[in-house]
Amino acid sequence: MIRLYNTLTRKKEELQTIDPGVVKMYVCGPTVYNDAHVGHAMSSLVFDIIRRYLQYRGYDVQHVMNYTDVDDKIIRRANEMGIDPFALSRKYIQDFDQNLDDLNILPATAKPQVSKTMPQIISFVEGLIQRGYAYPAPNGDVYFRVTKDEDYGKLSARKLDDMQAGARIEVEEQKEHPMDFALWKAAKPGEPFWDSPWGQGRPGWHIECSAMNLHELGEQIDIHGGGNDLIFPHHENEIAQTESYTGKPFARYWMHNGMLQLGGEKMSKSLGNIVSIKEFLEKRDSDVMRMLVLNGSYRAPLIFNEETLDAAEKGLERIKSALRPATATGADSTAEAAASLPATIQTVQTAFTEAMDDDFNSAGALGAIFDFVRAINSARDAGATQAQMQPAQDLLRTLTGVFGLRLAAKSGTGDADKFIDLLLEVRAEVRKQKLWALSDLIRDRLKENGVSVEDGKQGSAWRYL
RNA sequence: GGCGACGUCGCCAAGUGGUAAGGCAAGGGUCUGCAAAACCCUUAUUCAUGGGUUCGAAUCCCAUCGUCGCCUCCA
Repeated sequence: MIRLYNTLTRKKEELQTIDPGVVKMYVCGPTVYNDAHVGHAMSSLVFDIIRRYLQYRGYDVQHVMNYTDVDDKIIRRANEMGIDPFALSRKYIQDFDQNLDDLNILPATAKPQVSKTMPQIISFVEGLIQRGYAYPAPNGDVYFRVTKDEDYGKLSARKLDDMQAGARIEVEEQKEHPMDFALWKAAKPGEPFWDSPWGQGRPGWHIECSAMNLHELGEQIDIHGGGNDLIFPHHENEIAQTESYTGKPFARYWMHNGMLQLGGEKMSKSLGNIVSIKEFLEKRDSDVMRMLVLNGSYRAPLIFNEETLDAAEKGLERIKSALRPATATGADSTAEAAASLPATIQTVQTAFTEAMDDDFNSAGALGAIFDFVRAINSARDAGATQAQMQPAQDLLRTLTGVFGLRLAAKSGTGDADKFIDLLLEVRAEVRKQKLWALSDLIRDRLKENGVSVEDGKQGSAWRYL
């Protein structure tokens, strides 16, 4: 039984899907006008891990992620650069897809774009007007009528009166109520536009997700996800639109990831303190970012700095150490060496699942993984054979695979491998003659060149650092 | 000002009523020609602070202090 935290009810609830065995999951994607940053990576990783786990537990996951390719910021940036807004968004959609692939994130099963969903959006707005939940303003805008929606504010747990008290809203006279929000915006000169019953214009920010959800997944979905900065107004407005349109409850479970913290502050475009995914991956392996996310709780802020990244990287090395082959041969093995492994396999399997079943507690599950790593390494040290270790290593591969970790051995750039082998061969002779200074020189110089040499009883092994 | 989340070892962090997982760092040891890796041992009588409820609280309640997020574009 999987339990998950629902922002809507502020409680953990048992996952019961609309259709048995199928999870309909919609996760808000980016507005494509700039390089995606590690905060986007966190969110995408969180929902990738959730998706992979749901699949591991036997669910067929329909995963929709949208691209917002019609937006004020895209238009502004394109104008600054003197290029077509659609060319700009096309470029950043490609970039984002590449980022996700680099991060080993499974591609969504559907990736709708606003510009390709226009008929559905327009008919959605028409439906809301017909039902009295929206009204066209004289200037060609169409607004959602928040006062008509009785439970408006339920997701973000705020009341209309409280929101007005904030008084940070510029009241437009076109609106009936200050909190009414735009479903459709009349086009200004020089902007891209689509024809509609209310004149030329383009959709507001929130309506696209309602329309895409309806189009891709239907009136009701299981999980709706995104960053917790989207709770208000975006998701609040999405609920208002969709439930007003269909008259049915929209998403069963609302899941929100915490914000990535950079230097104690949320990283965001407006603050300008951004590390792009591309920049990150030039310095670190994609597994490091994933490990950082796994070590925390998806709902809590994630502390992103050199220290936490170093720790994540070291942890990964530790997991990889358990995947190294046995050192013993059949002759010197004993049954006792691996005697505890079968029981450990059961324990780990159970602990992993119990943790992940509890609101995707990856940090708890990771604890089980590390216990497993120690057990495997101990068995190897005790003289277990490869045949004895194999089932454990297979399970470790499976579980880390559910996490989406690649755990790839680092490889060299060219075909230096055979020359490194040769060096080690020579070094073995040198060591036989106990020429330690020369032997150590070779080891040190290889290390300077990113190759670690480890001497063992059965000879020396090497690997890239 | 309103709403919400959170404060657990030097750092990251799990644990939400039954007596503190795990990772990183640090110290000691085994192994090694020396290292490295791996393994073993050690490191929070204590969970921001002060009250309260309870046989029992890091876990529930109240207050205080502090941090962060949302209320405007944001994953």
